[in-house]
Amino acid sequence: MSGPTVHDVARTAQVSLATVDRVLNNRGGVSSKAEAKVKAAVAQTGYVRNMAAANLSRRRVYRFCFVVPSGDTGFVALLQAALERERSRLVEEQILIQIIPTHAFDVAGQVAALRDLDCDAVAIMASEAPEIQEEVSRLRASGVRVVTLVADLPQSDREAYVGLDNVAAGRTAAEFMGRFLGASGEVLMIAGSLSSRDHNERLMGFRRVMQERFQHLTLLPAVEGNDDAQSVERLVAEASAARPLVGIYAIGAGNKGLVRAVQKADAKPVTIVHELTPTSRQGLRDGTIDLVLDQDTSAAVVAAVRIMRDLTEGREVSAETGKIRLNIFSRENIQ
Amino acid sequence: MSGPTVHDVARTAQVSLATVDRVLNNRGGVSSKAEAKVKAAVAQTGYVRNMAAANLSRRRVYRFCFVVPSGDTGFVALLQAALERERSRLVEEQILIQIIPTHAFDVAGQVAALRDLDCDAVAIMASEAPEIQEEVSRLRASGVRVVTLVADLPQSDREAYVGLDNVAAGRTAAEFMGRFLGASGEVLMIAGSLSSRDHNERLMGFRRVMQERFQHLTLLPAVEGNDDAQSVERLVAEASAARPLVGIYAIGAGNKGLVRAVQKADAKPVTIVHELTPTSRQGLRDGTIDLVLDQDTSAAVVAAVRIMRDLTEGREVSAETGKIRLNIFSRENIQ
DNA sequence: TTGTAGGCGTTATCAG
DNA sequence: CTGATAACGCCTACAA
Repeated sequence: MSGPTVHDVARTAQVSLATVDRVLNNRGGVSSKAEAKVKAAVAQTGYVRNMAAANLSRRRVYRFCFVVPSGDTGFVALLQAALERERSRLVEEQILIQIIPTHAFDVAGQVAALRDLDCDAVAIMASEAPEIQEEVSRLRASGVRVVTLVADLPQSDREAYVGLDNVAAGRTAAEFMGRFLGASGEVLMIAGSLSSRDHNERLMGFRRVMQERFQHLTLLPAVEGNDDAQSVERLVAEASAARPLVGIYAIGAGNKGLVRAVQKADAKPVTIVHELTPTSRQGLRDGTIDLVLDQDTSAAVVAAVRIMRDLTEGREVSAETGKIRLNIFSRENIQ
Repeated sequence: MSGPTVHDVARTAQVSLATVDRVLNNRGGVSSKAEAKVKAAVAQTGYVRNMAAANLSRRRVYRFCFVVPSGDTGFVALLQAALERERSRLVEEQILIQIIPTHAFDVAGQVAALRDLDCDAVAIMASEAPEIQEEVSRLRASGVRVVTLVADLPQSDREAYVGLDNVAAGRTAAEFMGRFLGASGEVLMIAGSLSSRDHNERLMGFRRVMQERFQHLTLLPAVEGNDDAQSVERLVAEASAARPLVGIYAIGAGNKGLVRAVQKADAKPVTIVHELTPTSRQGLRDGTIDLVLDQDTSAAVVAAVRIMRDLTEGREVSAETGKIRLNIFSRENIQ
């Protein structure tokens, strides 16, 4: 009914359970003759390991940490919520996740959080600073598997990245901006931080497509909103006071301020933002925001857990698994 | 280390393992006094069932069927591929999936496929015919959990639907069509079958938004391409011969024909199609197709399996779980 | 290098 | 109604 077991393999290979186990988990200390017999038996019977039983017997409990910025609004709040949602389901599969909140741009705090970590694997969303990269190396050296989440650290020793292709996200934003805007005019780009890698990649993608395909639009120099609603509002107000804006691409957080500013502007610019939060969702509904590019936080959490499990199991992890789809929301498909 | 077990619960409740089990799985035959004691002990210890051990002990193997149209091109091919991809991983979790291919519009064949099914749950993608709905009822009556996949059968006894909100998909297509097209003109809608529910819902959503928001565009009567490349090519050729088309919304399969016809047309219409296949991907690249609305087949398979498992476990299933995101692909974000 | 025996947490069987 | 006790498939001492 439920397939061949180690017993079946042992019997057809004419060896003991222990020998089968040693071969299966290549622990060595097995004569090549016995090994061959076992392998043949595995092939012959079509044996596949029952992970549930294996984990049960070795009392395996996966301990995964998520080191992510805290905050009760915007994207990070969605991420926290997704983590909490998955938690109960994961407990049943013997996966314990611990969430370690940090502050968004506080490198020292993030390093500290990574310092005393006690787990099998960790998913981290942190700044791209040398101190952090060192910490990643240290973790790896001490046997912890590391994946980056949302913001990659490609220079580091991390083993996988779970998140968007941010260049593609920026390119996509540009494409829709260009196609929505027939006439010429000036477009404002607001990043959260110009030194953050993901924001930079989005900017780069956006700029490139604008140059390649939509030269009737003029890009203003990118400004830095610090993921803060007040700053964003001020920046938009200043920019639109100086000249009429036909488009705004907002890359980071602070969309509350953006919405306020756009509502006050004389002519409504085409507005594209990132992350489907209550604010951006409302913006879509009332027409302030035209498009929301979203990375599904639930999908990100699920993918991260899956990869961390595969890594701790010693399985191959394809880069494909970590790719989070870019969700595009408009007024007509808000979920 | 790995939390309290039934033993702990039994000890603190001062009853035997068997009694704890009876309460936990509410099998009845337990005095209310004992039941109360057990429940108190569960609460006190914070016990959570170890699913791995439970499944091991009862030698649980989940047997799920997928009854889906076969075909080696287009969407159904992607679906098959996704199923095959998931299979090996699922085997490790004691989930055996069997794929039962049918023919797209062959109701009798679909009924036959549903007839002799031997599994715990089934995901079906089939026509919306009374015979099929009856078969669903019969399956449910015989204890098989049923979910619909991609094409819903809302009138039936199915317990969940995994797939797109097709009305929203149509609305989204209309929104982008409208925004991409500044000038007025005529728009052609091609469905696979006008009697298929999902296609109809997409049409409905598309029509409605066009009326509500983009009255400068004129909708031609919807035509039926039978998910066949040749028919689609002919239909598009005929329509654009009669008048200049500014837009095409293709709802079903047969995109190869669509691409050929559009490439021959004098003026390139804004073209929006469904499902990211090799053909539509190529169409995006070479500019023949402007937008592809895609439902992620991998996500659909994963969601379907998750729901089938929850159903057979007797867990609550929220309608949320089955909602597949609408992925929007453009030239700049093909993956 | 190989094998045996016991246990992981849960469920099922069979007496009391 | 209740409680021992033996599986389930795998892993891990420990012994040979």
